[in-house]
Amino acid sequence: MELIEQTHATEQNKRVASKARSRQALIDATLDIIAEDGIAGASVSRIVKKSGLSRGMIHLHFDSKEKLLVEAARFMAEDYYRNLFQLIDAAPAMPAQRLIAMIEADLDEGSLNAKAIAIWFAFRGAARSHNEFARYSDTRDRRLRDLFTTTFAELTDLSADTAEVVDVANGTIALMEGMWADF
Amino acid sequence: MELIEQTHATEQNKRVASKARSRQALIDATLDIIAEDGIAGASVSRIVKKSGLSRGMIHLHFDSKEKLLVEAARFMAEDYYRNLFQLIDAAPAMPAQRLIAMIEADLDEGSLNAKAIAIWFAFRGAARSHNEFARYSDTRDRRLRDLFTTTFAELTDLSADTAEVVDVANGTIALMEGMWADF
DNA sequence: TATTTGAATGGACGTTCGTTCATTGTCAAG
DNA sequence: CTTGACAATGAACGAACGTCCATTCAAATA
Repeated sequence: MELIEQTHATEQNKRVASKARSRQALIDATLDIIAEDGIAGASVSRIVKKSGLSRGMIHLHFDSKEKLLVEAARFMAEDYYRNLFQLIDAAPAMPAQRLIAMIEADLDEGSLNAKAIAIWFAFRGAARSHNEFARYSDTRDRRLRDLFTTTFAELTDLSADTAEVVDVANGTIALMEGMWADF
Repeated sequence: MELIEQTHATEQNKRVASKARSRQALIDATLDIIAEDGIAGASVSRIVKKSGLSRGMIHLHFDSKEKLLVEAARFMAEDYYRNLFQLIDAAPAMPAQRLIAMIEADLDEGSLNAKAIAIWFAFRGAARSHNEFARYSDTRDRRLRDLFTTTFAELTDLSADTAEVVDVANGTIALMEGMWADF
């Protein structure tokens, strides 16, 4: 009985896995196109051509092209955090070294590469009109800001809402943002 | 004779002035739309509607919509410099004060306001695909970098290609870029 | 005043867009 | 082997896009 159920589950998962695979193929194709030609280049025709899937798939998986773009932005943000926090977690607990690890993580090859930046900037540029994109662009800033503020507070034995702590955190983030932009 | 020629010239200028006015109206309308809805929102229909002109005007003045966008980007960049260098030129010649004036100028209300930033980011996001835009976005960085490097060199009595001078200039610019992005 | 010039108009064109949906293909279940 | 469920297809659609150009109209010239 248990074996049968497990078999059924496994076989059912073939369908699920297949669906998930084609869903991810659309997201990957979308991000590839955005990286090389911006959001304007990410038309339905081009996405389905690049993904090797058929025209109807975007609406089967995402309802609309716009929602696909939002999911692509979300995936991008999650991917960034996965890499960032993996590196930070591996860092020592001591504030000073931790701070260095955080900065290095943000500027790490896994996050800061030409493709990722092209995509980030494409979404940022479009964020003014589509608030959904802004959520995932801004998220990076907000969570990073909290992390820096906390670490600076630890480092200086001051409260996290001290003006000096907030200023230093903001300054450091601004410096990192600028390095991203300049890259 | 001279009077007649002058009269002719004045009357000819009515045409020229009119043409220049409608040309600028298209650029203004384009920038307004980009500021509120991004480059994707800047369709021919919307631009001509906002400018109060007719459909054919974009091609009369700019040949194509794309060239209008390039001209709009150029106008934006020139406007930024006009404000920036006006403030810098008014600053004292001494390197230290001059440096402060430069930073203040870049963060001045005339340059750093919500509309200007929305437009800059919109163009930057699209720059990956359209190299023409990149020229005017990058120009800001390059000229500013030269200015900072020179001033830091003066300040420290070092050569402008000293590693320390270049690093400090880059760091300062990165900080300012980040403040723009965070705004 | 009559003629010429060119700025300005706006309807029409072909293309591409995002979306829809009747149909097909493919497995698990009975 | 048949059936039911559902992933996947791709032709067709109306809307919106950028472009084009025959036409209008006002200003400059003779």
